[in-house]
Amino acid sequence: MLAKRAGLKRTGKSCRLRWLNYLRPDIKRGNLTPQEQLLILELHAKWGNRWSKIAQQLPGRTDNEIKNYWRTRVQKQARQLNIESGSKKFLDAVRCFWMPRLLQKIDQTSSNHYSLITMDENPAYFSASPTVTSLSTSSTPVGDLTGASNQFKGNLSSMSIPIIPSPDSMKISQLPEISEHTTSPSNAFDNNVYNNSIHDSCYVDTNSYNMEGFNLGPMSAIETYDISQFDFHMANSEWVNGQHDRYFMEHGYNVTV
DNA sequence: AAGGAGGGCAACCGCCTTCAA
DNA sequence: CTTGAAGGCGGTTGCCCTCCT
Repeated sequence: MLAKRAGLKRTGKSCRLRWLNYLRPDIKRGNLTPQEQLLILELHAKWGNRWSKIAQQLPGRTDNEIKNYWRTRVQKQARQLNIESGSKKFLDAVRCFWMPRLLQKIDQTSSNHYSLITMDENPAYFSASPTVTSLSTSSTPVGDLTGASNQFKGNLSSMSIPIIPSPDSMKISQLPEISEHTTSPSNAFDNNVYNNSIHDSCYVDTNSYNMEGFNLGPMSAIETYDISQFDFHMANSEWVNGQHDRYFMEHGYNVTV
């Protein structure tokens, strides 16, 4: 009726879509925030391509927008790495690199200081493990990963999630460098090291956020891989701290301010 | 400055479901 | 119960803009 009466050269269905995806007053403009991106990654792991369902969890975002984000950003990165999206490698890349990266970005855009104590329940991509394994970016082993450390009582950057290759302990320096292959897709994920370690599983140590002597800088394990090619299109953050709290609380993190 | 390439995103397509007549 | 219109949703297309040469 609207299409007819307005004299639009559109079908009713087209009008409806135009309204839903663009004209609606509650539509949120601008790039997806790191928090939203993280949530999308997590929910996609849980629900797959259920864009409308995912969109329900992101107020002001449309299923179309989320779908476009996934196809143009996430899948693009997968292609550049010669990883089939949806494959186990792809999921590993998401949880081992992209999600921690996003967490770091969240930290950087957050004005509050947090200390992540434990994860009682892990986000969908993370598999919980009590395993504590050495991980190093240099020839210096990480060593003792237990005990409290003020190092992890700073801001969220200390929330670096120790991505731990398993089952065998190994130094991150043994892992293949991707940075040399930023222009041509890397097959680094296909080599034996990857297949034998990260590919199998990436553990998130649930007990290692307050570790004495854990001398890795935040995200250092991640930075060993040059993932600068992963463009997450960081937006001007509309992050408010209440949401920040809520997100981590809802996902099983204990957050103290 | 021009034009080609690639990316982002709104719009469209097609299939399935729902609902009212 | 049937049928057709409308809604819902995932996949795809094409336009427009930016960047690079």
